[in-house]
Amino acid sequence: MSTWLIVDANSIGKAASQGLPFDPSEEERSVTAMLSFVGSQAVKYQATDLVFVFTDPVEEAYTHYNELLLAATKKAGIAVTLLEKDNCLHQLSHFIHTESKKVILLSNDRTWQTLLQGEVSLISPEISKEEGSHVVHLDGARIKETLGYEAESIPEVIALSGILGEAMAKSLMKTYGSISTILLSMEEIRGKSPRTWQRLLEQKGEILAKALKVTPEAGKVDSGVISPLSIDEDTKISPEQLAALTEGTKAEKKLLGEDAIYVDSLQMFHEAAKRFEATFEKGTGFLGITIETTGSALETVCLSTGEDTALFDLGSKDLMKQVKKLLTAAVESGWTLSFWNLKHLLHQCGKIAGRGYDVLLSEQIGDGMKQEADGQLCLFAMEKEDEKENDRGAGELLDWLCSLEEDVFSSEKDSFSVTDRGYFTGEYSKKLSRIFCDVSLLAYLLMPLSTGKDFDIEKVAGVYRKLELKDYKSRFGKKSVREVLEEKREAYVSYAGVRTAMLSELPGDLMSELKEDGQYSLYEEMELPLLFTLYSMEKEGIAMDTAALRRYGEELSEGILKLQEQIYQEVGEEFNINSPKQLGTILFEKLGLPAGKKTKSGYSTAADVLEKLAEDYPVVEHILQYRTFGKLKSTYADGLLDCIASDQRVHTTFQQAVTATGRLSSSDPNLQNIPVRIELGKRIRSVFHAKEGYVFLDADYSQIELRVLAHLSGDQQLIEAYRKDRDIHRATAALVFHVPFEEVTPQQRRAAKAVNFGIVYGISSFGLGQNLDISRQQAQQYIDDYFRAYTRLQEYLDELVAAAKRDHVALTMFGRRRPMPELSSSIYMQRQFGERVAMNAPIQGTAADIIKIAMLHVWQRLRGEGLSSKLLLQVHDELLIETKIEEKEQVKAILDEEMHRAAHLLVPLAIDMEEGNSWYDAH
DNA sequence: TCTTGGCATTGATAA
DNA sequence: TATATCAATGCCAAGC
Repeated sequence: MSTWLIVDANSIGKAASQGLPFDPSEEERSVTAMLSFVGSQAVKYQATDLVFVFTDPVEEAYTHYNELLLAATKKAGIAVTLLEKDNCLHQLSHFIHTESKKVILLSNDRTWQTLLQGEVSLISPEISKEEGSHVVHLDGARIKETLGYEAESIPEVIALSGILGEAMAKSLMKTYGSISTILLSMEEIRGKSPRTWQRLLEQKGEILAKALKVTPEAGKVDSGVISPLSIDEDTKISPEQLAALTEGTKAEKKLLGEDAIYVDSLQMFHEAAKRFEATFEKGTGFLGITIETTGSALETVCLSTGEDTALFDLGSKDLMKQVKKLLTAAVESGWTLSFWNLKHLLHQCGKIAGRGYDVLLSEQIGDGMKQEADGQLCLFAMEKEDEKENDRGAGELLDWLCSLEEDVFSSEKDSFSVTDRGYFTGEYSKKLSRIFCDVSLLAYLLMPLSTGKDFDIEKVAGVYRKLELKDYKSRFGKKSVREVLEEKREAYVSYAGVRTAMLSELPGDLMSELKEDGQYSLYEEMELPLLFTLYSMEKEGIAMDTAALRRYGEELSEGILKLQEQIYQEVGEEFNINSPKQLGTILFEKLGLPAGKKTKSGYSTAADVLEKLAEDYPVVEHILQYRTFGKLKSTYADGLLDCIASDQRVHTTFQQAVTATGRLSSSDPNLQNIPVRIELGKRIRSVFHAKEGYVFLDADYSQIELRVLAHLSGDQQLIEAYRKDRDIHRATAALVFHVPFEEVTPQQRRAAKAVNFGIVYGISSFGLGQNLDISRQQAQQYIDDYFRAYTRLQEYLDELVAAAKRDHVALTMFGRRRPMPELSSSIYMQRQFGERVAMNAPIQGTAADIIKIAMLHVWQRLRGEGLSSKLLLQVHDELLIETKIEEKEQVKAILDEEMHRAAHLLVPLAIDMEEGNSWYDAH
C-alpha cells in the first residue's frame, strides 16, 4: 500500500511563522525550513506521494507566507490542492475512505484529530514549555493512551476547549467520557468547580453545535457535493524533489530535531562514524563537540559538522575510544574542534577521571554544576549523586586533548617571539587555533559587556544567527540530564543537536566579525593560548597551611566575641551588628549620633561615614573593628577553609570572559582580593605557602596604568619623570604645588598620588574630593594644577572621550574593544559615567593586555625550558610563581625579561620582585 | 510556614 | 558623584 503525506499548509505554515523556531520576519527562510521539515517527515515515513492542501480562504496575516509556500511547492512540482474551509474535514475523510491508502496527516489543527482511524495517523510539530519543539505522532490505535479519551470524543473535547479552556476540557472528558455524561453530572461538577458549572449551564447549546461542526461529516449538508481531492499520477515524489525539499539551511533542520541521530549501540556508532569520516574527507571546517555528564560519568557526546549531527550514549569504554578515534580523524583531516568553554572541559575530564586536582567538596561540585546545567556553559551539566568512581574512558579523552596541546607546544618550543607589535605571535598560536576553537572567547571579544544569562550559546546564536533557541532550563526545567535522557530522549536529542550544530557553525560567523573588528589576532595570539596557561594555573593550585588558617579563624572569633560584648554593653542592648538597618537605628536614633550620608533604605553606615564619628564615640570605633574582624573571618578564614581541596591546595577559577576591560577575574575562591593593606588581614597571606623545596617569587609591575597613560598620551613631562625613574607621586607633587622635588611634604605627595589615581579612573572633582576628604572646589583646584603641569594629558583624555563618542567604542593599544553605549544615553549621569569609562577602559585594558602577554611568555618559557617551577596566580599587575629553589635564578631572569618586554612603551616597564616562603613574605 | 531567589549594603583587591 | 571585580550578610517578596 502506498503512503500519502497530506500537509495542512495553513496550520503548519502558521506554526512555522509564528510558533518559532523560525524568525517570523524571515518568511522565505521559514518556507525553506518548513519544506525541509516536511521532507524529513516524508523520508522518515517513506511517503510515496505528497500533497499540500490549503484551506480557503487563507487567513489574512499569512497570505504572503502562503504565497511563498505555494510558489515553492509549485517550483518543486508538488501537488497543491485547495480545499473549501467549511468542508475540508469532510473532503479529507472522503478521500481517505474511498482511496483506502495509508495516510499520514501533517497538521497542527486539532480538528484533524477527528480523522484518525485505521491506517490514518497525524503528525503535529509542537512547541511546549517542557519539551521545546518536538513532534507528536498520533494514530487511531494510540489515541486513548495518549489523550486519555476515545477518538469519537475528539469533536466534543475541541468544542469544550473553546468554552472551558483546553486543560479543563481534557480533564472533564477523561473523567466522564462524553458531553452527555458531563451534562448528567452537573451537580457533581458544581461542587468541584462552580465556575465551570456556570459556563456549562450558560453555553450548553453552543457546545453541542460546535461539536457537530468539527466532525468529518460537517460541511456535507451545506455543500451537498463533495469536491474530491484530485491528484494526478505525476505527483509522485522524485528523489530530486525530496533532495530539494530537505535542502533548507542546516541550522533550521537541526531545530526540528530530525537530523540528530541517537546512537546507543556500538554498531550504530560505526555507521555514524563512517558518515562523519566521509564528511571529514570533504574538506576543512569546524566540528562542534558538546559533552554532558551525570554524577561522575560522561553521559553523552554530541558531535556535529553542521551537516551531520549525532549523539553518542557513552555506555561503554569502547565507545569512548571510538569517539576519540573519530576526533583524531577529524583533526588529521584538518578540522578544527570547537568547544564552548574548553578550559572547563579539561577540568571536568580531569575530575571525572579522578585525576588533576581533586574534587573540592562534593557538595560544592553538585551545586556548582547545577547552575551550569541552567545553560551558562554549554558543555556540562553535572549533578550531585553517584560520586563513586566511574571512569567511562573520560581520562582517555582528557589525555587525548592534552596530548594535542602538548604536541603543538613541544614541536614549537623555541619558535615563539616578540613581534614589533609588542606581543606574542608565532606558529604556536596558529597551530593551537587550527586544532581548538573556544566559542566563549570569540563571543566575549565581540560582546565584552554581556554577562551571565545573556552569554550562553542560545543567546549568541540569537544575535549572530537570528535564531530563537530555548536553553536547557526553559526546555527541561530543573531536571537533570540523566532524568531528561530517560524521560524525553527525543527532545534531548533535538536540544543537544541544536547546541552542537551551533557550536560547529558559529565560529565562522564570529571569526569573520572579529577579523572585521581587528580583534582576531587578540583571540588567536592572546586569549586562546592563555586558556591553557590559566588551565594549568588552576590545576596547580596553591598550597595552604590549613592548621594555621584554622587558628587564625579562631583568633578572630575571640576578637569578634569580645567586641560584640563590648558593643552591646556600650549601646545598652543586643542587636545584629551586621545589619546596617538595625545598626542605623541604634546609632542615629537611639544614641542620636549625627547622621551623615543616606542610602536608598535609610542611614548609611559605610566605613567612611563611621570613621568620622569614631573619634568622638568609642562605640563606633568598636563597630568598625567588629566589621573588620567579621569580614576577615567570614570571607577569608572560613571562606578559604571551605575551598581547600584534598591536596591541601586551593584551586581558583580564572574567569577569562567576564570583565568589560579585558582584565581577568578570579572566583571560587577569589584570590585577587586577599587582604594586603592592613596588617591583621595581610597575615592571611602567610597561610599561602610554597611547597617543600620551593620558594615563591612574586613580581609586580610598578604603576603600570600610569605608565601606559604616559605612553599613550605622549606627555613629555610624565615620560621624562618615568625615564629618570623618579618617585612619580613626588614628582607630580613638585610640579603641581610648585615646590622643589626634595621639599615635597608627605601630605602633598599623598594628594598627588590620589590625583594620579583619579586621572586613571577618569577624574571628577567630586570623586577626588570624596577620596581625599576635601571640598569639591579644592579638588578641582588640584585637577587644574595637575593638568597645567601635564599639558598633553588633558588633550589626550579629551581625545579619548571624543573618539569614543564618535565611534561608540573604546580601544586598547592592542585593539581590544569596549562598546560604549553609555555615551548615547539620554541620562546625564549615564553619559558622565560613559566619559569616565572612555578614559579608563583603554588604560586599564591596555595594562590587562600587557600582563596577559607577560603571563603567556613566562608560562611558555617555564615549560619550554623544562623547569618544574609553576606559575600560580595573576593579580592584575602581579605574577606569583612557585619556584624550585635550584631554578630560582633562571626563573628570576625569565620573569624579569618577559615582563619587561611584554610591550614596548615610551617609558620603561618597571617591576618589583620579591621572594619568600609564603605570599606574605614574598609581597 | 518554610525555602529560595534577587536586591541592597558593605568591604576586600588592583596600590 | 572615581575604574574594575567577587563575596558575605541581611532583608523581603514569591512560591510551596
